[in-house]
Amino acid sequence: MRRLGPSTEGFYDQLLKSCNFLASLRQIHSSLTTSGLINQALHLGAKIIIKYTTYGEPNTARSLFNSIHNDKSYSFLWNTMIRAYANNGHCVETLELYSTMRRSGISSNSYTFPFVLKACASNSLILEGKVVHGDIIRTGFLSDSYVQAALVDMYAKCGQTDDGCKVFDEMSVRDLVSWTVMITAYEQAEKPEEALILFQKTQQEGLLSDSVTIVSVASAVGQLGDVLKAQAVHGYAICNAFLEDLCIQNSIVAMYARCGNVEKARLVFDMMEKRDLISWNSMLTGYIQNGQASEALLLFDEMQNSDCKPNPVTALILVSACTYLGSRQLGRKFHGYIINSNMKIDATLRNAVMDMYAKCGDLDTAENMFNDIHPSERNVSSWNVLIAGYGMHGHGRKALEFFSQMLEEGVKPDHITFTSILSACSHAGLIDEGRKCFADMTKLSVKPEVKHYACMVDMLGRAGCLYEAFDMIKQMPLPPNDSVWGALLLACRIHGEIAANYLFQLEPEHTGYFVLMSNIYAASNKWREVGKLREDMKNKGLKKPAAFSVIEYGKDIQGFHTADRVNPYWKEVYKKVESMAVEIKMAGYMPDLSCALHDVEDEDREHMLNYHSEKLAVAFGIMNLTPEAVVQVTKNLRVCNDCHSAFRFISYIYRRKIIVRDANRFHHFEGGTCSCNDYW
DNA sequence: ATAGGGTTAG
Repeated sequence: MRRLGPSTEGFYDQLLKSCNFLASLRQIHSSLTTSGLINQALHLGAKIIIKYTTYGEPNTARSLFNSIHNDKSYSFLWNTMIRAYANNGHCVETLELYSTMRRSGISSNSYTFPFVLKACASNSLILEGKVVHGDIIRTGFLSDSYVQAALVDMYAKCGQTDDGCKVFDEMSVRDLVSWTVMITAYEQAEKPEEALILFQKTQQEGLLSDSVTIVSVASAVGQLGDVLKAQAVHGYAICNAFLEDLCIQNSIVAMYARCGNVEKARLVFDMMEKRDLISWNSMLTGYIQNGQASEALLLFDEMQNSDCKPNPVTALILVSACTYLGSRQLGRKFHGYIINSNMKIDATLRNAVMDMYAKCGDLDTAENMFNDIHPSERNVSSWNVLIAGYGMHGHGRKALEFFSQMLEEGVKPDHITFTSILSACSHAGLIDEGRKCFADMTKLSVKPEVKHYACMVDMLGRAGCLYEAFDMIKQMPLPPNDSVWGALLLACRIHGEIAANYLFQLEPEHTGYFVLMSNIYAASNKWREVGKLREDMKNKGLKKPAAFSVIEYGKDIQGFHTADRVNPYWKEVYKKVESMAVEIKMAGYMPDLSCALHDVEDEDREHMLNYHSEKLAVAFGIMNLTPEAVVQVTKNLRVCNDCHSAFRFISYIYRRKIIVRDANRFHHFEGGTCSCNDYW
């Protein structure tokens, strides 16, 4: 075999560097093999292994590896193969190769561990990760900063932030990457304050951040929702000339949007010279998070004309928006779009479309879609969608049927399944069945969480089993939180005041409970208490989240907020609500003044009731839809008692089917009654 | 001797 000079190696090096296709890679590979160079210059072989793997040919890479790693004590090639696997998501193979490496007596080094840990991190393999941690200690590589950072990252990605923090604290020297790993860890663990404190420390230590750090920090600020901090991050990026970086621009767009400042997000978005999928998807999400669905739709049109084509994530964002808005018509349009575009529809997207149909009131289509999925392809979420969908409509029996069918088919229910089935039982008043499901949880090895107790309390409370509900709270093995007390408060107004005291200790900032509590006081005419609560709210700077209701009309959507004077049809709609109020009063409707939280005379308070967003939307529907059409409205908050009662009368007098989806469930009004039987 | 860690939309 002829020994080739270094100039030949350099030539191949160049060749590999500029090689962009699988075909040319194969050519280089075969030419190196025939010349025998591949056995002499292993770094060339290593580069080919990496390239094959990134081109989706891990098996070719592996056979090349198998044919050239003849020197048993040589860890370089092993590390290369492990790196190739780990960086391309072949987590099982990474760990398999690592264990072969150990069994063959090849010693690992500081280049081995970061990749093995990465494989553990990306699949949340905490047990394997801990074994590797042990190996690291035994082989004496714990002092290496790359290994340390990878360890912190592994623990964090496996959800064990505390263990990661322990490793971090014990590090003697921390470089920028270790700090960033820890900042990201806190951000991912939804502890944005901690993340920002760490970032402050990097600044105090005089460390210069790079773009990765900024992206993490921006994302932490987004979680925090603090516009001022967002501006500071934006400013920092400008001052340090980071704003050229596409990732940073994207993260700033998302950050502003999550802080509620979509206008600023759009400004940054518009100023970008290049946009990738993440840019468009971030902006779309931003509009939807801020309730600006129509802007999102305009942007989607623009996106289709851009050089960046929508991907499944885009579709997921749009479909979820329709779910949120309750717009079946738009949802159907996007579903059609998804089918016609050639995008890959994975289980997540398909389930999201099913969920859209179920939550927009078209259970038949949801169920048909479900039936079209091959039984082996149905995952827990597919079942959860149907169970939750039927539950929201008050069809508890049907939800239970799906639940038992799911068990028969051997699909293991998860915590969401039980939340859905328990709330289905609650809405349908199926207490015995609900108790049984709750008991089954432990048998099916799903540990009851606080939210499941909240469902139980809600169910028992509604059904009038107040003491059992209260006992349930007292006997919980977990500390009851605001939602548990809130469930008791919502369901049984009689025990409201007891629950309220606990509630305000636990969740002093939660606006919803203030509102609920003032309703309870108002219902028993305790106006002094109502006033005091409202004073409290004002002092704490709390505002009730703005109510809005949405109805489809023609090819468009009409949205109304409380006492709306922005909607173009408001004047006609006001007239209609007022005349309807007169008519249903003659039929026996009594305005429920406790639903109006205003310090005004009764007559005005009654007047105010007319302008609740859901009443405006329903009136709009009755005015504009054909008489036989169902008036379907989606409200972002819980439907109020007064509107609920009014809709019963309206459905009777005007002979209309009215469907209202509120934050909790569907209400089908027909002939003077509601499918929720007046408890919801 | 060759080689390496952290980030953004859902």
